[in-house]
Amino acid sequence: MGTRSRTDERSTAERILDVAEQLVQNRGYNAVSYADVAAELDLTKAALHYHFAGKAELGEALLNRYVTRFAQALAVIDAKPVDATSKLTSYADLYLDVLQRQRMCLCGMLAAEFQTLPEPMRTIVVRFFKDNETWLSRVLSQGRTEGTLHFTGSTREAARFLIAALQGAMLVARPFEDTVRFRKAVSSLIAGLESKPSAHL
Amino acid sequence: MGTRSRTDERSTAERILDVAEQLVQNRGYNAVSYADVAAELDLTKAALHYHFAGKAELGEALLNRYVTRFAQALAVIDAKPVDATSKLTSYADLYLDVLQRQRMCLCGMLAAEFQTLPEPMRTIVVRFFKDNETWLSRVLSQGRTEGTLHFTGSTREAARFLIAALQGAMLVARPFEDTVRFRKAVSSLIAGLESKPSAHL
DNA sequence: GTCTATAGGCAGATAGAC
DNA sequence: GTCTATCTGCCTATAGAC
Repeated sequence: MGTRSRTDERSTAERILDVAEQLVQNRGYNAVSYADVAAELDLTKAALHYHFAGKAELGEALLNRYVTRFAQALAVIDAKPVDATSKLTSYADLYLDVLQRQRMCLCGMLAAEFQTLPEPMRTIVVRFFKDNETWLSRVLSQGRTEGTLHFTGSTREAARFLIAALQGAMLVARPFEDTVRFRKAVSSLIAGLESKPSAHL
Repeated sequence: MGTRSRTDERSTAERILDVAEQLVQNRGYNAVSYADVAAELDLTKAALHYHFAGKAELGEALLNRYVTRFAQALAVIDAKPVDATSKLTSYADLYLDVLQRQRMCLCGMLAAEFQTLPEPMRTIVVRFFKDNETWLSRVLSQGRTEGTLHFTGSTREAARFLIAALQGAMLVARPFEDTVRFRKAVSSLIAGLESKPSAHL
């Protein structure tokens, strides 16, 4: 545990973020201490304070990196000229990857703990959701134009619904240690967007 | 703060549970201390230990009461001879009530913190979701029989999807302090069950 | 049933040597 | 950059008086 391999050339700051990220996504921000992170890296708490002044700064750095990476992943999806449905599937796969590594979405986790977060962290969590909303809105709009996706209401409303459903599916899947639950929820979600809604009367 | 009113005849144990419940649903289990609860009731930490041996026992008592109350609320819904759609609406209203009191569903919150919970609490959280699944499955089954609800896949799968979507909608609504988001998510959910799915080709 | 007092531990954080 | 040592404060928990 924590023994640095010869080929591990990431900076200490990066390795601290890696460990902290894993721990926070798994246990929550309030259940992770400097001691936990330091132990996993065979460092002392003081060494952590050298790289990140305090827990709030560590949390902020953690969030910024996560949000940036997520945005990059979305850019990769955008780069492929595919239909809206396969973009949505790729999007859901991002969440599935997180879940399969025994983690909750960092921002989903922090949304639960939101009331206890320092203001700078709150701002970033909110921005994450807004950015996801915006990206999904564009994909949904594309789908409507293509005629591949069908939904009532605004694209933004549908985007919000997608985010909520995915976050909730992750949240509930974890206590059951059941990624199948999550996959089925994704299938239901996408199926619901592919079929034309028709009034029942 | 904490001054007991003349007409407040709940037992101290109940009042402790009330305060602890509010705090945990708002901040999370790991962010609530005996001191927080005691302060709000003008009691000492030692007095709390008299009623609940430790934090794990308090958490367990909290959960048991919550699960029992939720089951009672579902029984009330079942008592009315109404169609499945209005049962679902009443079900969603239970969550809306929680959200409007600045809270997350207790078990949704604890699902996020699941990895840090003592085993007895974990068991109850899982049971909560299973019980909800079972109850919703029956309502969905009723709706299918009535011809008022339409969905593909098993009732259990649809029930799981509903729970995930509602929990996720609460989770995300809170950072935005926006109950409208939640209401719209509920509308989308129920609308999706009322319309007949039809292939788009 | 509630209190004071206190134990023992871990939290986040800092000073200063190397 | 990392260490040892230490600080202060809060945590859960207990003993024993009232």
